[in-house]
Amino acid sequence: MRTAPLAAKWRKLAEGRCDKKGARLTPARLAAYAEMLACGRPLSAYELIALLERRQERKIAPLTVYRQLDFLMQAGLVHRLQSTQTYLPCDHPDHAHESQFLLCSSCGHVDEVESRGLETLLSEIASERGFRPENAVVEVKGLCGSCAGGEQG
Amino acid sequence: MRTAPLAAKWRKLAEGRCDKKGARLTPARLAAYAEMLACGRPLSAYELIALLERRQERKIAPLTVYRQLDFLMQAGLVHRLQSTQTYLPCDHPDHAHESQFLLCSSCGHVDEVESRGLETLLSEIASERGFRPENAVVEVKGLCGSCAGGEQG
DNA sequence: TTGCAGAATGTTATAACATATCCTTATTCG
DNA sequence: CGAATAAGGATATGTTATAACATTCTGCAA
Repeated sequence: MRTAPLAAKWRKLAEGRCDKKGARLTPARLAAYAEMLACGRPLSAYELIALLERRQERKIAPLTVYRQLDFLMQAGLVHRLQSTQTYLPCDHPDHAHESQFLLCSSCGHVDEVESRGLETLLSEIASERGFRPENAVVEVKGLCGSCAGGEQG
Repeated sequence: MRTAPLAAKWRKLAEGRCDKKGARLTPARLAAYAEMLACGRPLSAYELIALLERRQERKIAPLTVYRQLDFLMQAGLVHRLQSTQTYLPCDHPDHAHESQFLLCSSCGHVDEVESRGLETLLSEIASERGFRPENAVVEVKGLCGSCAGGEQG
């Protein structure tokens, strides 16, 4: 299967993750992952379909790609941005984690951050209210350093 | 226009908010707001359409309701939950604010909270990275007190 | 090597969420 | 009143996601 170039680092990572869970990293799944990494920005599912179709020179149904995305998210290799309905490869995939995201509304760049402090605070806020958190969506929209650079706000 | 019952408190609030901005709180907009308050849980746009159609005994186009939702969000009377693509009336609408949400995955209840501490921490995290935040989506999924009650986790 | 079981993928259709365009109606204000 | 503008409606379409069911692939065991 025709696949976007994929650095050995990422391939190893993906294989490791899947092996550990007994999950099958098939060529199609790897192709989707490679395409997302090659792109370098968050993609909508349908953008990803278009890229894969172009590369593989055939039609791909939405459901196929949604299943691949689900698989990759389960494996911890991909995140979904709730506020933009897009998907992007995980930036710190060497360990399981919750992430928070800084989304630049100007250039579209996304910075994935991981703040234990924030997670702790969220837990505290939740438990004060008797709420038992399972997972947290934290997505901050704004201007990244480059785009804000030089301006006064 | 046939409208869901609307406590004077909420009507006053909505009128006050709109007057202050020179925005027009039309009957249709008020009807949408009243319906959301009467419902007591987050609604998808299409659920809201169905409720309004039932009450008003006529067809309402999606765009109509999306415009009303946009208006109500501008006015600070309604929030959108990004992780479920639903809308709910603001719970502390007496002042402008950012909110965070605790969404119960069992009963669907949503608790709107407002933590200055969290906002501060988010700002710090952002500025450490040269990021200038504009707004933040914080939505925690889990079990509310009632649903978690008695269980051990 | 054949047959089987289960996982993965493909096909077709449709549900759910959201916006575009263009036109009509209502409100405001001179 | 009448023009300007805001709001609402009709129709169509775009975008995101899932359902239902058939087919193919993989690993395994007789």
